[in-house]
Amino acid sequence: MDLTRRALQVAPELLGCVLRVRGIGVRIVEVEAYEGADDPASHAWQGPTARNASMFEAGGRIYVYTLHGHACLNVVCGPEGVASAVLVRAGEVVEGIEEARERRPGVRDAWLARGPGNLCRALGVTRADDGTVLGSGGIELVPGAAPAGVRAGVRVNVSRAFARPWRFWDAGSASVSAAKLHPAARAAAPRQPSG
DNA sequence: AAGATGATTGCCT
DNA sequence: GGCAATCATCTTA
Repeated sequence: MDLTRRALQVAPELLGCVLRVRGIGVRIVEVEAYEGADDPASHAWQGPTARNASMFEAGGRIYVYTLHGHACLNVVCGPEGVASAVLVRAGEVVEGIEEARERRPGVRDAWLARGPGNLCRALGVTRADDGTVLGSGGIELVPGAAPAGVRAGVRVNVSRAFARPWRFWDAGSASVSAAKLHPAARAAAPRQPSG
């Protein structure tokens, strides 16, 4: 897969692929695209900072940031110098499920990697993994068949640019996260159809 | 050095 | 559906 294309194009193709981190693999079932200067909802909207530097690298690395104490993982896209990334929001554990269960005690299997913060916790990904090149450091992306039913909708919990349907998910998966809207988005689209 | 913010989560009603 | 916990990062002084 060519990861130097823009995130919006890569995002739906990531569904069905397997993301493997140090022996634990998840089949990706939910993603969101984030671009750079043209995307007010993106971390890179206002230019490079110490945190988002990985978003400006060439496609093929990962960008890991922390929010509210949780780590979130993105697949960096686009050519070097252009900010573009796909947030991996949820997956189904297909490999190393015993270890994933230990990291997420009391959670049913389908929910082990449901939600971007939970997915990183199940995989053991932290901010220390930021900037890792896929295929190194025990982290790799394995191509897989696209799901039969791919749906698109607005991104979850973003406070700006909430009209863009840049979220993609496998309609047939029980591991897709809850799609909560930011209050500003709810005010603008009170009759937003659910997924 | 201190205050505001948020691509979240989980518990509450 | 509402909201509080929680903390790295960024802004302002």
